[in-house]
This record gives sequence, structure tokens and C-alpha cells, in this order.
Amino acid sequence: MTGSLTAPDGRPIRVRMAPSPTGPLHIGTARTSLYNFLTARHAGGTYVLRIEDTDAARSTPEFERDIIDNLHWLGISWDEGPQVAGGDDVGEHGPYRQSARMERYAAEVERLLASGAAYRCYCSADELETARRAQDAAKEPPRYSGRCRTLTDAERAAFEAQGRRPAIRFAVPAETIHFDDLIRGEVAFDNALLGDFVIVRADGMPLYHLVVVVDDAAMAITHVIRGEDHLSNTPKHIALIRALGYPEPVFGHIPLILNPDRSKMSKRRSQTAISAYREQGYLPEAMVNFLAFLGWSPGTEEELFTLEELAERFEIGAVHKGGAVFDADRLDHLNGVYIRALTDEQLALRLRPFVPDALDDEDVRRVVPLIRERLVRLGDARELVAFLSETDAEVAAHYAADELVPKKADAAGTAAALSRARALVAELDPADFSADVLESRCREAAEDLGWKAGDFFRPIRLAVTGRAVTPPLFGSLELLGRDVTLARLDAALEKLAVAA
RNA sequence: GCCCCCAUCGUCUAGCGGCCUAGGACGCCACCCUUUCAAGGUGGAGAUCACCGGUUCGAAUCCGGUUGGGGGUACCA
Repeated sequence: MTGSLTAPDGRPIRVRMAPSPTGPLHIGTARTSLYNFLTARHAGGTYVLRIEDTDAARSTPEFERDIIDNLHWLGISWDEGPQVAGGDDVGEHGPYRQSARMERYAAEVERLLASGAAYRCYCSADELETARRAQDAAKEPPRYSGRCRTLTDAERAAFEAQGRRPAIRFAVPAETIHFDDLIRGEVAFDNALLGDFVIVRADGMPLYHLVVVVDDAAMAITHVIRGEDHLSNTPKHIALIRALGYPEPVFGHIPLILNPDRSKMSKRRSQTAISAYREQGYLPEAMVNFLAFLGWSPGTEEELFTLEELAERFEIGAVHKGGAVFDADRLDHLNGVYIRALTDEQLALRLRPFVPDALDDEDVRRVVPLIRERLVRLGDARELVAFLSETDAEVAAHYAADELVPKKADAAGTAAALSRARALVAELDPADFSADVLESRCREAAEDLGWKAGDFFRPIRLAVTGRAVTPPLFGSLELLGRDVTLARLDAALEKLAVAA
């Protein structure tokens, strides 16, 4: 299973990703896109993006935009496909939106109709439903009876006269279809078990099975790499391909990404929109690495790869057959690793959209060393740095007076300790207001007081940040500055006095 | 129901007939470091390789069956 893929005729491969803009970019679609992208890059082939928007009722420009944006965000780019920002499509096999390819589908359907490979079906939804129910009752597989397959011209005319609008069905040949799946090897399906499926709706809209086959041929796709949920559609597609006289592409079906209960990953049970991960501050490089390893491994113990390195190593034939549970803990860990690998400058830049506007770029740059090891997601920074932009009153509102008091102390003792801290800060030459000086002075004060350093630091931390869990205390004080530190210490003292 | 696919620690995986008394990572536990929380370090628990039969001198690795799980069965994609 090594060596680069080539098309059957020895030419470079052409693969494609064909998302349907009926929802935001889904994690599974993202991984399928990634695997296609990596396969293309690895083999020096062409990667095509096609938007499958034939379902007009559910497709929206917003979802298309979301898909394209987030694919770009992940670093996945295509050689041919629709352009964002209203530009023309790129590539010679366009248009790359199915909604713009209707004439072509219509022409191919005509060919199918003319050759007898497809036929008009006048059955109504009710009739179909009744038939399905009868089959179910008789414990037969529910499939179309083929009733309209052999209609005479007169019968057809009669239906037309009744005003019935026909759907078009593909007359599935009763044969066993074999194909050699890139990932699963030999697979065989008996198409005699299939009913004739609809390829054009009564309203004239062509359906998925038809358009996918027409477009893959029109776009000269050599390798169709898609989710396992399409495995059982493949014999239908092959039958259609043969009826249309197209060259047969190679198929590869990658395993599904699973919910923790091992069912197909769904919005119901998991967070599936890539945009949601992006908004929480997952790094695209972490996402890509995580997704790549969900169902594939380089066979070594290395586990951190860039997109380029993945393209070099990725082997579609080495992809697993079994589904993989989406492990959010692992993603979190990986994201932290990638965050910590960033330089302070890079991290500051990436953090910008996640921290309050009230902090200027210099503030962000200065707080980075304090929080970098504490971030699982970039979005975690918000809470971690909140004390820097909150007002003194907001900070004070985060805690109650009794929270200031350590277990082994009382309110009076705590007040004394905080006063000591306040005095120490007040006496400090502004030029000495640094983390190091603050720390050594506070340690001395704690010793004087006979307090354990940790016990002494805790109320200061709460007073100044409003929180029990914060970045390192003295670095935080330094960032806050002397005046704010003093004011917040005063506020805590006052709170204590009021409570007493 | 029918068709198809799959099966190594809780999870992601290494493994392609002897190197496996099954390796790594995440998570979990303990300890160390430590001003909180993290990060980091060290150690640990955790898989009779789903089960049963074969093939073989030898099987996690090959074959068959069973069980379990999943996907598909639309005038959705």
C-alpha cells in the first residue's frame, strides 16, 4: 500500500470534496476534505472543490460561506473550485456549483431516457407509501416495484392527462457489482436487491446519485474518497456510470467519526461545527493534526505533524477500516501543545480576538508569558485576563468578605495581613513595582506575620483579581500597576470591615 | 427485516506469522516541583489482542463461524 496513486491511465490523480451547504462545515466533512487534500498533495494530483447545492430548500449561501471559510482556516486549499468574494470559479471543469450545472444534468438524463436506462414514473407519494407499507407488512425489503418501468405510451399519456408530473427513475440492472475499495479491498453488492431509484424529482430537480456521477465524470475525478456512509451507494453509482458510459473512478471509503456511544458523530451528541471549535480557540494546526490521526497513523510514534509533513506521509491505503470515537480530551491536549509551541509574539497575535478590546496590544503581549501554560483553548484567556480590564468594583463583586479569610485565620488577622500588604505596596518606590521585588517583600512580610506564604498570598490574590485561580500573583500585580493594586486592596479591607 | 462494513488498554493507536510476558499517546491515580491553577518531571493501574474453531513447529497477525457494534435501506446528501 505504498507508492503514489495514479489514475488508471497513469495520469496524475484528481480527487474532490463535495460538501453540501445545508449546514456549517461538519467535523466529518472536514476530515474527509483533509484526507482528499492530503491524498492529492501526496500524489501530486489535483484537488477539486464542488458545492453540492441541488437541495435548494436546505442549501444557503451562508453555509457555503461557512464551509469555504473554515476549510481555508484549516489550511485546506483547492486547485479547482468556486471562489469566495464573488470571483470566477478556478479551473476548466466548472462551474463548480451544482446549481449552475442543471443543463448538463438534463442532457445526461435525456441520454438515459433515450437509451431506456431511465424511465418516467408517475406513482404518487401516497401510492409509494402504501406500497412500502405493504412490503413492510409482508417482511419484504422496501423498494420500488418497478411498476412504471413498462408503461405503454397510452398509459403514460393517461397519467399525463390526469396532470401527474413524473419523477425519473434509473432502471437498475440486476447484476452484482464488484469494486476494489482503496481502504476496504474487494467489495460486492447485489444490485438485484435494489429498487429503481429516483434520479430526477417530479419538480425537475436532479438528485444526488445522478449529479454526483455526472459531475465526477465531467470533472475527470479519478479517485472518489468519501465517508463510509456512502459505501452502499457506490453500486448505484457504478451502475449509473456504466449506463452513461463514463470511465469508472477508484473508490475509497473512510471510516466514520463517532460519538462517544459509537454512533455516527452527530450534532445531537457532539459539537460538530468546525466554526464552533474555531470560536473557542482551537488552533487549526491542532485540529488538522487531530483529525488526520483519527483513523490513520504514520506507523511511528511521532505525533506532531504540520500539514506539509502530513501530505508527505499520508497514505490513503493505510487508513483504518473501523470508525474512531472523537476524543475531546485528546484534542484539548493537542491544542495545548500547539499553543505552548507558539512564541510569545505569535501567541499574542492569535490571542487578540479572544481578549477584551480594553487591553491594548502591549497589554496582551505582556500577559502572554503569564497565561501561556494555562491555556487549553485561546478562548480560555478571556477569564484568565478578565481582572486586567475589569473595574475595581467588578473585581470586588466576584468575592465575598469571608472568602478572604484563610481557614486558620480570622477576619481581624486577615485584615491585619492585608493592611500589611497594602503598606508594603504603598511604601514601594514606583520604580520597584515589579514581580520580583513584590514577591520578595511579600515573602518577608509573611514570615514577619508568622503566616505561611501561600496563606498570605491567597487573600491578596482574591482582593486584586476577584478570583481564587489566576495567573501567577506577582506578575499579575505588576501588570495591574501600583495604583490599581492599592485600590483593590483598600476595597478588600473595606469589605472585611463592613462584614465585621 | 434485508444488504454492506468493522472488531488491540476507557479513548486514539503501534503491530502485517516468531523481536509481544502486546509498544506509544490521551485520560485516570500517586509522588516531585510549586503562591492558586496550570505546565513540567517520575512512577503506576489499565488489553487473557470480542468469542469459538481451524491452518501452522509457532497467530493479535492467515482462514471459517459466532457474537457485538456501525452504516445504508428517501422524489436528503
